[in-house]
Amino acid sequence: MFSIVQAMGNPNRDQEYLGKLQDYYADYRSIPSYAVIGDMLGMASKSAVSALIKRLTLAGYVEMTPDKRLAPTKRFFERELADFPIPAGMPAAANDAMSESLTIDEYLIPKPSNTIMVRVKGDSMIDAGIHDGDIAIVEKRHAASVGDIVVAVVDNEYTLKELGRDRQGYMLLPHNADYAPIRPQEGLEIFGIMVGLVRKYR
Amino acid sequence: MFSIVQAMGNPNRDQEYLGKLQDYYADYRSIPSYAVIGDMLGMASKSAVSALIKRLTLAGYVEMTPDKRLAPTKRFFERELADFPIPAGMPAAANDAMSESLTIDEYLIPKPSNTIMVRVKGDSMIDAGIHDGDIAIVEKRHAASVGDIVVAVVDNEYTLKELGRDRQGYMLLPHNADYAPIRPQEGLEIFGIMVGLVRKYR
DNA sequence: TACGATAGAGAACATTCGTTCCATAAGGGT
DNA sequence: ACCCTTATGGAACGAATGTTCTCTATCGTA
Repeated sequence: MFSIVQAMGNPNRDQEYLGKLQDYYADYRSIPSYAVIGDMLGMASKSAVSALIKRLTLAGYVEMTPDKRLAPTKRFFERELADFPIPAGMPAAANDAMSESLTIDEYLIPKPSNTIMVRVKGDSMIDAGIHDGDIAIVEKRHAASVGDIVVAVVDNEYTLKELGRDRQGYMLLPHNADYAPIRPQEGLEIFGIMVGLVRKYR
Repeated sequence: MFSIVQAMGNPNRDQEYLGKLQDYYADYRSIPSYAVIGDMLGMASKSAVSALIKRLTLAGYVEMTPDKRLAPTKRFFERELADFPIPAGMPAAANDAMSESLTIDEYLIPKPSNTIMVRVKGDSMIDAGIHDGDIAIVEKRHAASVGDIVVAVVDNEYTLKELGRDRQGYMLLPHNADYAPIRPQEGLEIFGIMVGLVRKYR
């Protein structure tokens, strides 16, 4: 077998180097020259950097563009997803058994072309863990099932609610005791269904 | 006055050039050399490219990294963000939500090498809108402030709680009436602080 | 402890980089 | 039609790039 980890000579060291490269790229959206990389990583020679880049290329973290410029690959942006409890050793150990790699975008947005993000306003869904200021990932479509959290058009306004139904027909259910269910007068237009949530702290 | 548009000599032309650069960057996550850019845009001389880059820099679409490497700015990605087909009435909210970021990863993870994702177990934080199965974005560090939601080590186990404090010292506050605050016996080890949350429906 | 593999230092090298200067073509505005 | 600004072509140049080679230090393993 030939795993990613094995492709990198000294996993720990290279993982650390990769981390610094990722941080730099996060700041500047560009990969610096070998000289600068060496400087950044504490290497005194470009040949060491050259070797490192070869290893990272083999491992699939970076690649050459058709113009022979160094560029990050998809894997460059992936993160480890660990389950509780976190193993004692920690620093993002590449343990395939209990962790998988993915980017958040990939995880939440399977169909980019008809997915939009909407900032949530108000507390009407707070009991569903959807807070004011959160970002809802919404997949646009006109059909929804009972129980889905949907973005619907009511009275020319967009609202985020759970789609409910009883003998009298469809309705929109807030998740907050202070709000009452909404029974649309003249039909209910579904704009899309909520497929994900993103919240940022601080 | 001095507007962005005025900063670009021939707006239409430069806009077209910018578009091609954006397309290239979308493909390879890297900006090619002046020679290649010229080739790509149908320019025969690098001096023309040099001038173009000066204009784009002035207009705020690209910039030089501290290492004098060309890199896209936030504004460089404007098009893709503005492209969201936002229906009338669906306020700029969608834009404003992440206006400064191209991807959710970028939005939530400023320090990739320091950040891990952990799947939340249990509902001890459910009143803070953190549910079982959600993914917590955790920035690793040992210092935290009261009020932060932290991943702490208690009895050799990792927990996610709010960091609290009273006269008797620090403690960990669940957000669920069924759970009691935790007062660590022998010191409190902070593993990291929660900086983001990601949830996927269905 | 000795061995083998490998990361890294250091220097030399051809290539490519982006800048700069000047000349020319193309528009836009009066 | 004129001028004046500006985009582009073309060539020359010094600086910086990444590769390659040899040599040394380090670390894991037998």
